[in-house]
Amino acid sequence: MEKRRGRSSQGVTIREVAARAGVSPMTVSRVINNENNVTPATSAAVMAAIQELKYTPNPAARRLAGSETFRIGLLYSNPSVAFLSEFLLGALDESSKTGHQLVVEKCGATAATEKAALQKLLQSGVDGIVLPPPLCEAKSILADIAKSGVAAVAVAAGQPGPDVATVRIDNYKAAHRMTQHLLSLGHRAIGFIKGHPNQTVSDQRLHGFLDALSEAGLDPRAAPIEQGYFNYRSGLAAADKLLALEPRPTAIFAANDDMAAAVLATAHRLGLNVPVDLSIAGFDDTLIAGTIWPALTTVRQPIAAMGRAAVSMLLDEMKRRRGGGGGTPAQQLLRHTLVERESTAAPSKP
Amino acid sequence: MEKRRGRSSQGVTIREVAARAGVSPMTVSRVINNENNVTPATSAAVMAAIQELKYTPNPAARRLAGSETFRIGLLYSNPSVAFLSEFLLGALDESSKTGHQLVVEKCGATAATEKAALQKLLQSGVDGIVLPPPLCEAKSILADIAKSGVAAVAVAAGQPGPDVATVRIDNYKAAHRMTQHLLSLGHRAIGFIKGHPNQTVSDQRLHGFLDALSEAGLDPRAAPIEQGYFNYRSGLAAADKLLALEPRPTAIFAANDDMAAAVLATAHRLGLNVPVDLSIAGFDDTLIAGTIWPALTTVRQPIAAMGRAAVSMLLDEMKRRRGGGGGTPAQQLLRHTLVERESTAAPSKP
DNA sequence: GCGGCCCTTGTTAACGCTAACATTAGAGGC
DNA sequence: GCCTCTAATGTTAGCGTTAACAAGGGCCGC
Repeated sequence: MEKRRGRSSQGVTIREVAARAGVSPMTVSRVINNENNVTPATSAAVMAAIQELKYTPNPAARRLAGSETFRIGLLYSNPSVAFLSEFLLGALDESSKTGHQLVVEKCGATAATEKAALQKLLQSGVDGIVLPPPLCEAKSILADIAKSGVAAVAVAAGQPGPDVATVRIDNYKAAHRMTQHLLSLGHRAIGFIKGHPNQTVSDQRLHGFLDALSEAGLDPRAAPIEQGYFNYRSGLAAADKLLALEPRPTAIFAANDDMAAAVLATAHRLGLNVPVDLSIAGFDDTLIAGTIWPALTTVRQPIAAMGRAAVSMLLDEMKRRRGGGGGTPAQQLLRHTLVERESTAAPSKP
Repeated sequence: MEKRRGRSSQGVTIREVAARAGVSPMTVSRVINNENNVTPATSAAVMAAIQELKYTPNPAARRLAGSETFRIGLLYSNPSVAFLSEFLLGALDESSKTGHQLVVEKCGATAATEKAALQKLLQSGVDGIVLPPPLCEAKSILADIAKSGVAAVAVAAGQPGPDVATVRIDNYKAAHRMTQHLLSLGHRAIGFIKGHPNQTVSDQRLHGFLDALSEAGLDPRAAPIEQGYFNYRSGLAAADKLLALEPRPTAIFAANDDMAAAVLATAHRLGLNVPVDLSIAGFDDTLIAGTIWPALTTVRQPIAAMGRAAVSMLLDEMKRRRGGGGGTPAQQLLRHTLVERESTAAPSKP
């Protein structure tokens, strides 16, 4: 048995193919890569050799030798941990699959630390940056990125700037759909808790809600609406106000799950039976939605898919820029799902 | 600005790390691969350089250079999502840092789907498996793994088998400490909600609680204890029973956060003021603990660190086995913390 | 018929990492 | 005090591929 000179027992290499075809390895490489400066005759000979030896190029070596290895930065502050991990899963999967490097950087909540973390990332030589929420809406971050000239993709942002690619769901449509769901159950008095005013999605969700009401022939100006800030505590306050109204709404749609959970807690405190006396709908399908009881009807974003899409789009975007950069960054809209659980039902007294 | 000599704009390379740490690239390589012939001081310096530069080994280069790249499977059914996400973060971090591949597989709740998912993972050629709870206690899974001969590490399991490595905290001590905390606030009538009987940690937490009572001179047999199953709903039922007692406990310690959140909801429903009328303590410090209001006093496991440790131990274990396999799998105990938030205080009428 | 040009093919040097071997420094025996 | 032995670190070379440049050869125009 012939012992290999090298360390590893790889399969057929490009050199063996080259030897067999009577050309240089480089020519084989050109054939493999469909470059056009090869004589048909040479090409045929190489092809034959490849067939005979059952040669397959070693992907690791290709990646290493090729220049197209990008370095992708992912900067996050403090989104929901659940969101982040699922997102990361998708992003890592995609980047490892395509053989690119993903560098994850965490930053604090203040504008200064955000800026610092971004600079650190930029200095470490990333070619593109993925921005999950809420950073995707931070103006100063987006401005710094635009200035630096690296590619960026904003995830789950509402209204992206013109310089960045985006992956998101259609928040308007999702809220619209959820409202339709409540309407179809027979609810007419539906309260709404708005999201944080500094995030664009808040507006989109609100408008989806309002438009669905209009379309159903209801007056959106009559709908009880309270301001919330995407956290549990603001949900408690908003729920207190909404549930004190006369007549009391038969359903409440909160712009995210944390606030919906707060509505549920408040309803229980008031002795209301959910969903019999009150239906509650959330948005995001975070952990809490399935934990509490009754479990929340909510809207689910395909988070892992968004992570994959973000990386994939960023790669495209970086290639586009490297290639001269005609056109504009891509926008991608992923499909959301309405998750119907136990917190919604037909109103008891229609 | 210095222009790179090479063709591509790769990220940080092993050479840069080596330069920064003042050693040769080979030494860095040894550190990354956890080889044992490196001085702790050198290793620490290299680690620091890795951290600072955010270095991740290039997997393509590794494969090409002939090192073995392990494939690690992570099989999860449905632990708390929050636990999983943070755990995943740590596991991903560690595996990407050491340049190994992490394959995550989800399975359903039935024994059959668990078995199927495990088989799928094994067939995809993983060299080792990480088992977060509750799978780490599933006998049939552990048996199948033992039969297949791949390495495994059980996370947060109570009593591990002899064939698997484990990472966990001292549940007994943590529950003991939390009980002491409640006692020191002046509580004497403390209710307890047990965890799922099929998980060893439930017992450990219960005993920590009981022993702390005894040591304080209280009769543990007099303590009001209800069975729970680690989910919100079982917490609701248990809380109903505990809060109907006469005299009512002034504090309730639930064996996990989900059940503690249910106690909080029930207390609110009954018009009790938390923490004035009732103190509530949880366990795990999952996302829900900080989300609800008042936020829960609870025990925090260093979950991300456990993820990192699990992967790192698994790598050691796989090398150990490949190297002939003398000795036994490692056991690692990580440190927990008592997180004091707003749900506990001194009882109002002592 | 000869210089310039393009078109094809070859050569060289990486890409980032690690196996195998080489070297150094320190410990310990006699 | 010298020599061996071992543990820690460094050096060299090459994994399989391709970018960048070099070289050869045919064709054209004048």
